[in-house]
Amino acid sequence: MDTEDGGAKLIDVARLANCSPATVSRVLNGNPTVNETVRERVARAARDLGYVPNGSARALRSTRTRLVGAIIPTLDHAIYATMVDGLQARLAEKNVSLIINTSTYDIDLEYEQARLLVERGAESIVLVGSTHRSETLAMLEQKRIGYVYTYTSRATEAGAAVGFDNEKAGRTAARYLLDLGHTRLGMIAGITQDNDRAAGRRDGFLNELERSGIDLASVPVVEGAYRLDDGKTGMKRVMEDRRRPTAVFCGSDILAAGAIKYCHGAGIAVPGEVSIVGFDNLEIAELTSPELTTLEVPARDMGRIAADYILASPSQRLHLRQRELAIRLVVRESTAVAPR
Amino acid sequence: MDTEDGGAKLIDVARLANCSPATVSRVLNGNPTVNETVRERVARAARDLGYVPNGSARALRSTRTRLVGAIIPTLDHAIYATMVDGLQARLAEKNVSLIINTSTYDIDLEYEQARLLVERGAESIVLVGSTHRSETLAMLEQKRIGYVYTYTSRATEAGAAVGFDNEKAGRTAARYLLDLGHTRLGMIAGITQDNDRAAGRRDGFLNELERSGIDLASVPVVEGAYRLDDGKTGMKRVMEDRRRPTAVFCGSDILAAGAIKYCHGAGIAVPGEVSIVGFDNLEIAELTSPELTTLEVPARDMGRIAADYILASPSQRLHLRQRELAIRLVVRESTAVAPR
DNA sequence: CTGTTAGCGCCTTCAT
DNA sequence: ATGAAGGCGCTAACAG
Repeated sequence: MDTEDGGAKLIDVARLANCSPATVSRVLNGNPTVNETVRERVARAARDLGYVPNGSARALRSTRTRLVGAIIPTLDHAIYATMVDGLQARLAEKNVSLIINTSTYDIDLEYEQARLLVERGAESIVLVGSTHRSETLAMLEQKRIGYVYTYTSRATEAGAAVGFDNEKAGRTAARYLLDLGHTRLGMIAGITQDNDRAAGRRDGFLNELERSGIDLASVPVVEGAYRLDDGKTGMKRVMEDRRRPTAVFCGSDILAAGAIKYCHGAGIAVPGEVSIVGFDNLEIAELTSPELTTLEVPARDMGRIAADYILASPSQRLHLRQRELAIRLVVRESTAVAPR
Repeated sequence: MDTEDGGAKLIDVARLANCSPATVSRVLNGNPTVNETVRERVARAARDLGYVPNGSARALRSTRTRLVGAIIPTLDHAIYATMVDGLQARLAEKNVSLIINTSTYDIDLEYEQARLLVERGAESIVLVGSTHRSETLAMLEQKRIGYVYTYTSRATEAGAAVGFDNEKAGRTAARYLLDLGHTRLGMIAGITQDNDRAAGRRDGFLNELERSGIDLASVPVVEGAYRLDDGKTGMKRVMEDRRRPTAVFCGSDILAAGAIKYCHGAGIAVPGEVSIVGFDNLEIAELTSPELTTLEVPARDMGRIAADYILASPSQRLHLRQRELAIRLVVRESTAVAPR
């Protein structure tokens, strides 16, 4: 008969265990003030009934959802997937679930998704970068929902940030190439529109060049989406500049890999004729020929540390509000001293 | 004064719009039986108050959560990340949220996570492969939660499947290499423990060889995790076999990329001395030198189609229960006819 | 240590 | 076309 649709509920467990619903609730929530024998009876009853708590009811009553949201540009880029992997793993250890949304780099879509996450009861939200619609932040702040920026170290008044300084990273790349004696440089940046990270890297790179007395008007800079093809066509354009550069900084390893591929096809020696520096240190950096010199981004760590922030108590959070992680230059084979 | 903690609720909207909560609810849910002017008044009031519905209350009352869960081995492998990307994108179009959990290829952990998802009210669950604990499936079936297998085409009685036939894929790889005249073959498979996909590919490969009269005792088969390093060491072991193969099938592009790298280091020509076939057709397949011949897996499509199944009505679902997608051999440069 | 009571915020009959 | 009332399943006081 009573096959039931959803299954047993708390009160059924209480009946079977011969106690009050309150006691069952206490056992379920690990409240230690319950007699050992009762606790066991309840646990047994719950098991026998295949009882699974109703999270919605629980959330409604307790105003704790144990739900966290993340809005990232895409999962199709290893740099974000890895970050999310770290985030999820750490949250899961504490029985916190992660809802993921992809914004495809669109901050309007991001707003819609943030709204949905708020509606779902997300207690914290992980965002990428520091460029967001003001409505998004206003909503989160109004609802008292904590948020964490990643891939940037610039926190806001209300939010936290765990990441790195993209501007500094760009300068590091420039410094490295300058020190190799390069004076004709170029860059294939990511799309900088609404993307503070791509813009930061580019600006840092150019600023450092300028500080070294290089005329920026002579530095070809193109933008491309993070795809192999855009790396190829980007490199083509950069290399066709009337002052062909001897060193090119790419806003991501994918772009750099595409750039190298273009050089292969065009018969341009890397690093003989042109040095190439990537960004991210993905697995692919070891697959190109020559292997790629690149800047390593601590993707997984960012996810983990963002999780730590989220899981921390309000008082602990203060210490964790702004975490700048180190960027490391990984020198491989795609860079060399300037020719001649 | 009343800064409120969470913010306005439905009844506040009702008061401001001068109508009953029931009417507000109707407007929110797109019930068409509401007068146009009232509808607008309500919408306006909601906007002015920054009202966001409480999903938990809604779910509790309506028993519809619009939440879907996915349990995948890891997001650190593009093949899964891309699938999830497709899944999420499609679900989001219909305002369905996706909770992601990673099982690290551990079916016990997978069970725990499935439990958590059930608790959260997931209405459907996406799983990878067809190897799962019976308790996991029993729980889902008991709770009447639909589930979809991916990366396999073998559906169960109660669940659906969208994917491909791994055994057939393995046979395809074997057939291709045999047709090139290879008679000494080897394989670097993924870890087959609790992994029907890795096992299926291996079995299909070996079965086809055996059918062609090849003595399986002479076919070196090693297993490795999906990492570059395991590809390298795997290839080393395979190539040190007393009957060094002239063709090696790898259970993933990552393994194949590692295998190629090993060959570079060991001075073994690819495909001159040994042909290498990968699996997945990731972006990296175009980055190796030589570029990788591989089998293309429709990762994004699987995600999208799984979403379509989930979003479909029960009656539509019948038609979608079992979807076998095609696997395509992508021939590049890492394979050639058998030497001599 | 355990039970009783009273909602959390919303949707859904049932009236009107 | 709209309103009134009840309760979804659980937990947080408060008693006892």
